[in-house]
Amino acid sequence: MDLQKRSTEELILEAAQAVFLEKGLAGARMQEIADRAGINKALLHYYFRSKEKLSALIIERAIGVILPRVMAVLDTDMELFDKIRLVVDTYLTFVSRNSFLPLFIVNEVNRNPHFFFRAVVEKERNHLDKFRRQVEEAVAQGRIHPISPAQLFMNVMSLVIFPFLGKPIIQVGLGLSDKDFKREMEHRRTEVAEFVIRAIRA
Amino acid sequence: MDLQKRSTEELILEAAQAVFLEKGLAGARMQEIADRAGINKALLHYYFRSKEKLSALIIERAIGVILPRVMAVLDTDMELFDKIRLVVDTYLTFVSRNSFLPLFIVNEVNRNPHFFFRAVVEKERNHLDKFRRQVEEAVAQGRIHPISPAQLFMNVMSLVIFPFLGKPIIQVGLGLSDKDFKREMEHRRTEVAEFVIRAIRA
DNA sequence: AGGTAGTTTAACTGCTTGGTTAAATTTATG
DNA sequence: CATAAATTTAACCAAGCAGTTAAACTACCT
Repeated sequence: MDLQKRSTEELILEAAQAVFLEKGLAGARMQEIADRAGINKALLHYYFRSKEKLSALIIERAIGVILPRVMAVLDTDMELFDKIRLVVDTYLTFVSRNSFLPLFIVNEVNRNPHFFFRAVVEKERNHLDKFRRQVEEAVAQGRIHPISPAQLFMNVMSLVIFPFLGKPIIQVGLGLSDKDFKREMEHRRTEVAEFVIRAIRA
Repeated sequence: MDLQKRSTEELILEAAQAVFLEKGLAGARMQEIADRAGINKALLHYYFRSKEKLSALIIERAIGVILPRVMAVLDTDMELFDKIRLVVDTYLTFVSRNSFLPLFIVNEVNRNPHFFFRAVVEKERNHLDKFRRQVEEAVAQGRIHPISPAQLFMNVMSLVIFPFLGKPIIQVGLGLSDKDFKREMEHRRTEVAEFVIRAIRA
C-alpha cells in the first residue's frame, strides 16, 4: 500500500500544513496546496472534500501534536525544578523544528476558540492538577517564593513560545542574523529554565 | 473642521483597524469596513484608494503606537530594576486596553517583515544601546547574574506580551473565566517585574 | 484480459471580492 | 443662493476562488 513512498494523502496533508502555516487559513489557496503536493485540484478535492474540512484536520493535527507533549511532562511525578527544566527543553526542541506552528495555532485558536476548547476539554483536562498541587505545596513549604500556579504556568509558556512568534521583531530589534537568532535560541534551552528557577527559588 | 465629531477619515480608520484586527489582513472585507464605519464602499475607496494602501496605513499606525512607548522607556537613564518595573507596567497597561493588537502585529510582521524593518531601522535604531550597556555593566559589576541583554530583552517581552496572544489557550488550559483572566493580568502588572528581578539579581 | 482505484486534463459554474463609474443627492461654505 | 465638496445609490466589471464534472488515461490486482 503506502509502505514504500509517502501516500498521496500524506503528501497533501504535508503540503496543506505548509501552506496554511505560511499564509494562514484565509490566505491559503487550494490551488497552491495541490501544486505543492504535486497533484491537481480535482484530486485534492477527491481526497478532502472541502477547504474547511481540510483545514479542520490540519488544525486538529497541529494542536494534537504539540499539546500532549507538554501535558505529559507536566503530569509526571518529577520534582518541580526538574520538571521545569524538562518541559522547557522538550518544548523548545520541538518548536525549534516547527517554528511556524505556534503562530498558526495562536491564530486559529484566537479566531475560533471552539476547536481548541473541544480538543482540550474532552481529553487533556486536569492534566495540570498535579503541577498545580505541586506548586501550591512548594509555596506552602516555603521552598519557593509565593506564586500562583497560573502565573508560573503563563511565565514558562511565555518564555518558551514567544520568541518564535516575535522572531522578526526580536531579530530586527536586536539586529540578529538568522544564525545569531538560532544561537540565542540554543542558549535558551538551558537558560530559560534556570531563569525561572532563580525567579522562584526561595 | 473635524473638531466636533470624528471625521469620516477617522471613522474609517477605526473601523478598518477593528476589522483587520479581528479577521486578519486576508480575512478582512472592504465591505465590512465600510459597514462598520457607517458608510458605503464607494466612499471608502474615495478616501483610501485600495485595500493595500489602507492596510499599510493601519499596520504603520499599529506599530507606530506601540513601539516608541517601549523604546522611550528603555532609552532613559533610569536604574535597571526600576526600568524593568516601568517598562512592564507601561506595556502591560497599554496592551490590556488593546488586547488584539499584539496578535495583529505579530502576524503581519511575520507575514511581511519588510514593513517592520523599515519602521524600526529608519527611526528606532540603537534605542536599545543604553539598555544593552546597562545590562552588560551590571553583569560585569556582579550586580546581576550573567545574562546577555538579548536574552533579558526577550524574556521581558515574552512575559508581557505572550499571555495576550495565548489568551484562549491559557483560559481553557487553566479554566479561567474572562473575569479570572483579567484579574490574573492585573496581578501580572506587579508580579512580572519582580519575577524578572528575582531571576537576575545576584 | 478485465476491472478497479488513483490520477490527469480541461473546461465550467457560481460566488465573492476589490475596485470602478456615473449620476443623483445631501451638506457645507462663502 | 450658488458652488464645490462629501456622500449615496446602484449598477457594473474583472479577477480570483472553491468546488464540480466528465472523459480519458495509468497502474495495479486477480
